[in-house]
Formats: sequence, C-alpha cells, structure tokens
Amino acid sequence: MLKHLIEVTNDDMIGQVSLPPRTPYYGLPPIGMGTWAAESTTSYVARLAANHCISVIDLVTNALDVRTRRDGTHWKLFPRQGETFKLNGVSTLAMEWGHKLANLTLQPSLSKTNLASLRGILPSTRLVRNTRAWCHLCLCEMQENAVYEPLLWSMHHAVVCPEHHVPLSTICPSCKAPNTAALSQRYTLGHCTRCGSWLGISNAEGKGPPTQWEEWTTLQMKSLISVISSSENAPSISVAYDNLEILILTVGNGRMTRFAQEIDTDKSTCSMWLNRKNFPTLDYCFRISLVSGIDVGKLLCSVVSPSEIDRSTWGRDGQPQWVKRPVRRKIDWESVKKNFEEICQNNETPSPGLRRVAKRLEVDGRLLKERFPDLCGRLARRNTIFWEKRPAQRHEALKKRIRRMVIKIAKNGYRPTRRRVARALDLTSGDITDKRLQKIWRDSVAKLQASQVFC
DNA sequence: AGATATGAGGTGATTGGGGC
DNA sequence: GCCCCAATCACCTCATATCT
Repeated sequence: MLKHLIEVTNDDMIGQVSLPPRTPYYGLPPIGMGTWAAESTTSYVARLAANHCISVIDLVTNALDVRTRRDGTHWKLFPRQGETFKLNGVSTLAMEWGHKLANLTLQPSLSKTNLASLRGILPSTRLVRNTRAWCHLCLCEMQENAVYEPLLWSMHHAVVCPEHHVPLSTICPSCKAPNTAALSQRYTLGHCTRCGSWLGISNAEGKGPPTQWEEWTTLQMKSLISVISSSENAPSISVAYDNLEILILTVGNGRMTRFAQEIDTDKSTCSMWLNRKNFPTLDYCFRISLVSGIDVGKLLCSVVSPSEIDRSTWGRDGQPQWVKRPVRRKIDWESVKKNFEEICQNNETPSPGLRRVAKRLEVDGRLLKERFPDLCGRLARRNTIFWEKRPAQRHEALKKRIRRMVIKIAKNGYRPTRRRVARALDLTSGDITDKRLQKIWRDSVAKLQASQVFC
C-alpha cells in the first residue's frame, strides 16, 4: 500500500487531483427549500450549532466571526436583542449573514433562508415579526425527523399555520412569556428561550379563529416563500414594477383612479407606484393580489401578462375583506402642549422619560420633540438629574436597612453575620457583596458590640 | 383624469447607552 | 444576558392644492 502511494507520488499525480473545497463545518443543508416550509436563517444557525454540539453564541462569535461586544470590527453584524428575527427579513444583516453562512457551510441555498433577495423591492415595514411564533402541531410532527422553524413563522402577516389552520403561538405555554431573542445562549429549536420548556403543546392565548383575511395573507406568504426558496434568479425590481403597472392598468381598465378605488387607496398613492417612486407595502400587495387574482409571489418574482389576470372571483360573497386603515386623527396640539407643560412642572417620581410621556399624551415622541423642543429639553434635564441621583438614593436606603437588620437579628439572640443579614434583607446574591455596604455592616456590628446589645 | 409638490402623521431599522 | 430608553434616519401613506 505504502509502496503504491509512493509510486503515485512519484508519478507526480498530486498536482492533477482537484479536491472539492473544504470547510471546518458540516455542509448541513437547510430544510424544506423550494417549498413554503423553507427553513429560516435563525433556525439554521441554531440547528448548525446543535449539530456541532456548541452554543449558538459560540457559533456566532467564533465561526461567523461576529462579535457580540463592541470590541471588534464586526460587532455591527450582531443584531441587538429583540431584533434577531430581522435576520429573516430584508435587512442588510440578513443579506450578510446569508452570505457568511453560505461560505461557512458551502450551501449556496442559504441565501434563500431569509427575504434578503427582496431587498429594494419590498419595504421593510411590517414584514418580519419581533418575536418568535410557532405552530405546536408542526413542532410535534417535526419531532420524528428534525425540529426546525420555517421562514413563514417569522413573517408578520403569517398568523395561521397553513398546514393545520390553527393560529401561530407567540407565548410560551409554561412561562407565559414571549420569546424575543433568537441568538441567545439558551436558544434551542422547539424550546422556550426563557424557561426551556417544549413548545409543542397547545397554548390557549385567547386568540379566536383566524379571519378570512388572515387566512388569505398567510396563503399569500406561503406562495411568496415557495417562489423565493425555489427560484434560481433573484427577484428584480423592474419586473415587479412592470407587473404592478400591468395590474393597475388592466384592473382599472386603463384608469388609475378606478384602480385606487378598487384597493381602497388614494389616486396619488397609485400615481407614485405607477411612476415607480415607491413600491407598495406588503399590505397593499395583498389587496392588489386579491383584486387581480395574481399571487404575491408571482407579482414580485415572475413576469405577469394581462391575460393571466383573473377577476372572476373578485367581488363575490365570502371574499376576504382587508382591515380598513383607521382614519387619521387630527391632533389637538394646543391641548397636548398644555398637558405636556403640566407634566414638566410636577415633580413626579420616578421621573418619566420622553417615550412614556409621549405615550401618555397619545402622540409620537418624535413629533413632541419637533413641536416642543424646549419642553423636551426640560424633561430630559430633569430625567438626567433624577436618574443620576437614583443609585445614590438606593444605596442610602440599603445602608439604613442593613443597620436596622443588624440590630433586629442581634435582639433575636443571633449573631448578625454578613450572610444572615443578606438573607434577611432578601438580597439576591445571598451575601453583602458591595465593599461600601460591607463597611456599613462591619461598622454596625462594631457599634453593637460596643454597646453590648449581644454577647 | 392624471401629474406633481408639500406637509403631516406614522412606522421600522439602526445606533448608542445604561440598569439590573 | 436581557431589557429598556432615547435619538436619528429613511421611508411610506394620506390629504390637499395646483396645474396641465
């Protein structure tokens, strides 16, 4: 054998053998590609980490070279907690992570585990959820093979499981809390990130049966994800605008105003779409899809011809009805100013921040800042002073409690040890760890010994 | 009827910072 | 690690006015 190898080497064959590219990580293929149940980026990261017996955080920081702290050059690639599910959307992070993962595992289809290919076409408005959603029945079925999270579950408009027709869950059945982070240390597929419980059990969240419109939007998201995960070519903005123009002119019989009435919007809005100034949000794409009979997936990713437009079902009874946008209210700025001034003048504790005040006044904080910069400045200064003082005030209060507790324990006939005092004060660490507080405790004990309250 | 401009109102993405 | 607050930027929709 060895002799044979030497002969091969001697024959100078090594330079002619081409080895396929290698990576230190398994070439784990994403699940469900080409179907509506295509795996999401966040799910893939978790599954890749589990397959290598490392935590998600270790995989992210070491393999993907994405720093979680601001101590490296790549820290910006790490999404903040609560924004991790945006990795499944159209953000730049989604695009970059898709490329990084594809390079790491040599799986080119990973760029289709999020909606980054629709970047520049679909506005990010109300596209991806901020929290985790799942179908408990799907999770139970997945247990037999591999547990993963389809991209559809991350979508804002997907509120129903297309397979089981039940509302997607968003609250853990055990701890009753939402899951807000996909890349935390404890992120395990099918389990709660907070309490670790299995999510594949029914959870009564008080959600009623899905409405026809919710069923419709979910069906459209299903179509869109199927197209994106199976398509070879990236969707093109010019094709999407061409399709939009065909639909507007065909459905409205050549009249933009008529089309605007059909989808319940303003003609100026349609004018901007037609003039390619902006593309409709997904909400409006659903409406356009409903009145034209063209799936959202086709509208965004394929070439549509006027003959494909099917208006035969539009307008019949039982048609899903979109939720009308609320009429814009007129803000009474005089009244807002008056209430804002009152809030700034009173000495409320704890001092509310601008966001809280804005919520109380029922207006956006940014509008408050634009309209009343002086009042906002006053509020900000008051907050700064209050929150600077707060740690000192808490420290002072704790000092008093330690002194009282030392005396109380001693009076009960026990030695007021540091841990005993800490436990009596219900300190989470079970000890007095702060050096300054330790000194207070020592002084209190010394004072007691001097007065011979205890022996 | 359609195009264009503009301001108001609304929302999401992103960044920076800090408390517990 | 997780959560919250504040700020900024960018984008979208709506409503209205004006012009062709």
